[in-house]
Amino acid sequence: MADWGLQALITPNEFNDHLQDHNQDHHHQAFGSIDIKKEYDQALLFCYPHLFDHDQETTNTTLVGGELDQLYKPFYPVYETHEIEFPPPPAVADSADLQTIHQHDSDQEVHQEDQEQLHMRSFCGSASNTSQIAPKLKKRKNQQKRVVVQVTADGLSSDPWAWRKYGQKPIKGSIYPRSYYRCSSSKGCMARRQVEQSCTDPSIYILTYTADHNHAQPTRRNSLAGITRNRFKITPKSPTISDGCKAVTISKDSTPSVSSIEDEVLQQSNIKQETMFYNKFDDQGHTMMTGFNDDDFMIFRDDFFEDLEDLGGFKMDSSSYNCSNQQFPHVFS
DNA sequence: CGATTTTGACCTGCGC
DNA sequence: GCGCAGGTCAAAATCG
Repeated sequence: MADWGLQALITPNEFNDHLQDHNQDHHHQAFGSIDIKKEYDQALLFCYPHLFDHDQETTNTTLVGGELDQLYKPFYPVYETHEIEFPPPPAVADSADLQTIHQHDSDQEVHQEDQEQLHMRSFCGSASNTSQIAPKLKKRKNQQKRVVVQVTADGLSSDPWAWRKYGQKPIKGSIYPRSYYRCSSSKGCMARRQVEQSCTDPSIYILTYTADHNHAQPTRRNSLAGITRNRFKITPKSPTISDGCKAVTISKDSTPSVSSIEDEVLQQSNIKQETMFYNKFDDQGHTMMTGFNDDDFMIFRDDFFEDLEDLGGFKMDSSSYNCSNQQFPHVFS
């Protein structure tokens, strides 16, 4: 059975020692509140609707109130960009560093040089995170709605849609090209997917979904031609953990039970995990937040948990750091 | 044969 | 207006 580990990657320079201790003892649990975030669920639903199909009743995983949503904003790994309105900046002091993630209009204040630096330091070629930032009056044709997900190599094939590649382009600032896919599950479907490899961690793939499918999710891909080709030949790469970061293993041995045909498709796709992550940098350009994907890691800042403690009803004892699949049945069930 | 991938050309948005 | 870069097209090659 393939390994499943939903990974929300949030990175810190520091980490609680008791987290590390706890990590050694709880390999089957996951931090809970990360993937209750609204956008996170939306992105999951958008990209991996099969995860939500079979257990609607148990998707209510909210542990605390809406204030958590605000608290988690700087950690939101997934975002959407809309034609007119953009979400407000995250309520963090150094939110400017997150502009490569959130793509809102305040990006206009980022100079081109800064954007290049952010670009190179974060996804290093994820032009969708930079070159399409700062939409002023005009926007690119496909800048209507975007959902960006970062996955491991295995996660590339984990969505049930059939994608047909229609282009590939080298991207400035990245050693890896960007591939363009359109949905081939249905004629006339405008759904698009871009796949690019992070040069900071080649095991990470940045998926950008644009437009919606105009048809129901296929129970199985309508063609195996091409799927069995070398769509993504990846050499597994061990994750590297930068100094100052500690990791917590989550749900390494989670064994999801996706129903019937989907299960078959997913297993054939060798699904292991879906990963959301992003990078963040301090004033000196040091990595403040980063993500890992080949193993099950979640990384948090100390103040992240302090903030959680400040919220009523979220006592940060060791058992609170993790949540079990009972809290995220739509992912781990 | 029908579907996909590959790849160069072309189109378009945007900054200067 | 020009040039750059991202995005798309389409013909040829490839695969099952």
